[in-house]
Amino acid sequence: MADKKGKNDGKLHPTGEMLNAQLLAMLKGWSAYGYELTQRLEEAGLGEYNKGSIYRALRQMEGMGLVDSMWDTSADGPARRMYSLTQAGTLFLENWLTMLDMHRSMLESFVEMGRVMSGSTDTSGSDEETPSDKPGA
Amino acid sequence: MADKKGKNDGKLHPTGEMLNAQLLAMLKGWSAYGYELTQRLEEAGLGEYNKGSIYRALRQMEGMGLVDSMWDTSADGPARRMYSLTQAGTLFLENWLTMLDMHRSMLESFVEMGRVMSGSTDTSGSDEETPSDKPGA
DNA sequence: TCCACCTAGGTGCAAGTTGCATCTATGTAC
DNA sequence: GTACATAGATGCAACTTGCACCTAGGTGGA
Repeated sequence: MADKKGKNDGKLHPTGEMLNAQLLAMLKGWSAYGYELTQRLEEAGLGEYNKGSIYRALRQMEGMGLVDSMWDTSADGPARRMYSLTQAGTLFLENWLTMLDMHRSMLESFVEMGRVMSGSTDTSGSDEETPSDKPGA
Repeated sequence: MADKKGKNDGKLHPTGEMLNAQLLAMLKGWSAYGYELTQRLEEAGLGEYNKGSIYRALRQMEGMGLVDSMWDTSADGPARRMYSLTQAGTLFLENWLTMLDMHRSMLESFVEMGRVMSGSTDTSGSDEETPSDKPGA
């Protein structure tokens, strides 16, 4: 029984919201267009994102008000849809970073302490269950 | 214009792999069963995960070899499926933490770059037109 | 006895998301 | 006019998720 139909090949790939965060971060201070962002992600070693997802993420974030866009026809070649960060987008990014930190420290506290009793020390009389705990695996 | 067709209500919710990481972290050092994990997540302020997703995540991670399970009938009430971390699961957790760090520092470096170029005055005037085009690349 | 309720795990479905391939269109080089 | 690079977008199949609902063991009360 190794794997029946795991979605996962063992590789860790970032999730959709991570892509959103990356894109927003790349738009911090500059505007840029999708194709460019695609390439920069690849340069940054984040080639695991594919074009389709990136374009869709941008359009979706525009729908959410996190970025603005307008057509740029000033350059040669096909028109470019230039994106720029909105205030909502900036806020989103900040919240994302905060959330990442919380996630991380939560993981660390679980890992380090093994078990976390989040504030509420209400274990009281109902003892610890002490299921078949198996420390050390 | 909060959202027109956005999948998002403005709330940031963790993604599937974050749930996996949380579960693995909670299994570090002890075994536990799904119902228990559900409750502990809620206690830890992570009530955004739902029961169905948690049970499915556990089964899926079992398929991936990240956790082991066995039925525990020693307690009163319905049998419990006890999960414990495998070595692969431990490794996965470590990789996840590494990846989180990379993601975070990547975001910060992009944000930092943007701040440097835009002078950090966030005035966000209607015009102001986002500065330039290409950073280093 | 029957019923309500709690624990514990699980499933079906609709909706959403993603990767992949493919498509449009513009401009340049030959 | 053909090939190629840039630029953006979409159709489809596969997968994931939230929600509601279901099974099932056990306890306690009317």
